[in-house]
Amino acid sequence: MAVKVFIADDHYMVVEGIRSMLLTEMNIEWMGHAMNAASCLAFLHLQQPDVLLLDINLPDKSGIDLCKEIKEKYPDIHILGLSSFNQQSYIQKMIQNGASGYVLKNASLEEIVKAIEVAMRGDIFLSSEASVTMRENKDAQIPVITRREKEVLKLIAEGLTNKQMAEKLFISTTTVDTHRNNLLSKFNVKNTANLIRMAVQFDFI
Amino acid sequence: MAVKVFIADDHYMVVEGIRSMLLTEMNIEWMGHAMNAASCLAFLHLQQPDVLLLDINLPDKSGIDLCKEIKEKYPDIHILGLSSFNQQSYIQKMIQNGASGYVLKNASLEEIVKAIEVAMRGDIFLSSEASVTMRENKDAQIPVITRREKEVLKLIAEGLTNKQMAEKLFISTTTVDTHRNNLLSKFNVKNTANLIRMAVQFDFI
DNA sequence: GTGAACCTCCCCTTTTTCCATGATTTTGAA
DNA sequence: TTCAAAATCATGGAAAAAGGGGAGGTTCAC
Repeated sequence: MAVKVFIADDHYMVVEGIRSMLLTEMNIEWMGHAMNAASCLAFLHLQQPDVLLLDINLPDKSGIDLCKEIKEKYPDIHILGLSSFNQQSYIQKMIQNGASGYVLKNASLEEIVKAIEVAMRGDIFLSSEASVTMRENKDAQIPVITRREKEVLKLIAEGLTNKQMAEKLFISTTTVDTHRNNLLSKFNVKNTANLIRMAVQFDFI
Repeated sequence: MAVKVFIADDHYMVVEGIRSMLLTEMNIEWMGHAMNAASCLAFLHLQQPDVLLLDINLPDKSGIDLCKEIKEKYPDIHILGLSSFNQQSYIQKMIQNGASGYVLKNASLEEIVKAIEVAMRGDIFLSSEASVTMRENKDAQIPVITRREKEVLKLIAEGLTNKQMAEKLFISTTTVDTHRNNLLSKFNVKNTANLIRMAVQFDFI
């Protein structure tokens, strides 16, 4: 029985590349592709693949959120994250949301086939570079920040001062200052410059 | 006479995707691919394609710098930038460095073929989304910063204070302050947070 | 309903950044 | 060689952030 594979990625070349690579694999059945989250969901409503290759950067929805959504509706589908960004934050989030693994877009045919096999067995596959990233950065955890802190963080990135933020959020400047200091300690950084750089890296902005 | 095409991209899927797409085009001759700048240059030393599809994010060198280098050595090669980041800064830099155009990685077969044709005629091709980006952001120019300013910018992003930077660069803190203020005015921003965000966006960090 | 986490607020001090202005030396391209 | 840009340094003052401590009210899950 061939493994049914579907892919959701808005990069046509990536779709073509994977399709072209998987053509040679006899025990893999290519079901097609979707260029955005909406049409992916529409397809899944009609039929379900065994393995779904899911881009983390779809135009209409974050692949990370979509992953969670799909796993809730169709727990039997094995999802493999697909991305060119070798970033620990993404990897962790995808796995947390039920993905069976994570493949980088410079993966070879062997890696993809391996990932599909591993996912089908119910195990988790991380492409070599991705697993290196996870090991390297195991101490650089993604901070857990609150809703308010996230708001403040975004305003800081926009260049607002504590005073301006206070006016915008209808709170006192000292409160903003507290949130700000909490952000610094949660991100384990020394100043704003550092904070913003990390925030961008962790995709908070 | 078929157009000879070569590609430099470390994303195997992209390479496969484009190869697969161009297979159907009879007047295009696929010369092969390189996964990094070094092997790309080595190939060009032996033979030259008519059109070179060049990723802007090669592992060993920025495609933007590589573009300049290649155009100096082989002015007859038409270079098409290739990227998944629809960012004006990249587009402008590639064109400035002699590229004949810029294709996004979600381009269709038609777009790529068109880009190759336009490039062969000596004109410039921008994929539809890329040209929209250029028009939208025409007022958000990429600042031209000096070598020293770039150094300071990176150290700011790493969280160093003026004093620490001064020690590291063997200059006085007032000089660092001058560079810093120049950066702020060149980026047209009000504070560090803003600066870092823009710098990340413009790929200075 | 209890506790932990969150949000809110305040005070104080020190450090750092931001801003304006002006000047000398070095460097690199025309 | 010459001229502009870049890099260097300085003074002084205003504004903001960083760092520390303490504290009351709310919310939400167990």
